[in-house]
Amino acid sequence: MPELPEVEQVRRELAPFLEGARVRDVELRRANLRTPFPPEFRERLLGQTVRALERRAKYLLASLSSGETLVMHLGMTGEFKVDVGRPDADPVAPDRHDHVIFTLDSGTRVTFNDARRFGFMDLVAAGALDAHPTIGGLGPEPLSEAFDAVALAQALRGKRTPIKVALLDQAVVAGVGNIYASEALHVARLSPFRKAATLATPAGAPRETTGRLATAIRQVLQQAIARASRAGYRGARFRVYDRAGEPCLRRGCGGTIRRRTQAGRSTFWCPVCQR
DNA sequence: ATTGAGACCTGTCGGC
DNA sequence: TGCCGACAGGTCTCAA
Repeated sequence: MPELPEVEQVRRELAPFLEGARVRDVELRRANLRTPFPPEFRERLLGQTVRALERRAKYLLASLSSGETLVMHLGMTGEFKVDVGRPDADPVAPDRHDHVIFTLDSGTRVTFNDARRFGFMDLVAAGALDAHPTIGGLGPEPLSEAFDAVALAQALRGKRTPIKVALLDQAVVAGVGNIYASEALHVARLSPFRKAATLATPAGAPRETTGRLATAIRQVLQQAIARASRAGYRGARFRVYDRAGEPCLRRGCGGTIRRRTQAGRSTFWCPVCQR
């Protein structure tokens, strides 16, 4: 499911069940997701209390009483199901894509389901998060103070790739995915095919367009988070994503949304108002 | 050093 | 109905 807003929504839904809860059992229904589970994964989790459930980019981070961090990624299709087990209820037969089942002291069961298995879980030692191969290389969190026109210009400086492709690079901005990259560029009125480096001066300073894009990225992510708490991903409506052939929604534009493949991913844009 | 293509998986949908 | 290809919200690895 997930780009940053959807992962944030998962975090908010899961946090009340996990935070403060102690892990009574962990059932691994297979040996790997995208990568193998770390050694002694189950044993290292047993008896631990989840101090907090946080998010970094598209990663969920459960900090544990030992100081370790349980890192979880949902890939394309990962989701969590919560079963507040009632003693008299019949146990639910696991789905064939239920891969990890956490049982908490309360009896609540949290199940990780992931059809495509592009997700993963890892257990990281205290203080080693920044050295983690995936977490360590992440760029600024787009909804934090660290992300602004200056940071964006710096990251795009000299990049030859199209701006849409650059936005998918998690070292540039952490958490933007294929949908919100297209959405943000439409809000910013910038063509997805524009060379990334044109959004910075040769020295790496921001331009007017850089500020527009940084603002647009924050805006689409924030709106999606606000909407996700009510509608959910499926009901979400996008400005351009998956709207090829339909009219541009910008007032007075009159353009028609088009679709084209960039770096193997679908890009949607309005050729009239995005320059 | 960057950048693009392919790989990893399963499910769904449209066309014939 | 069945089969087949295209496509799906992500990221890693490998070769140019």
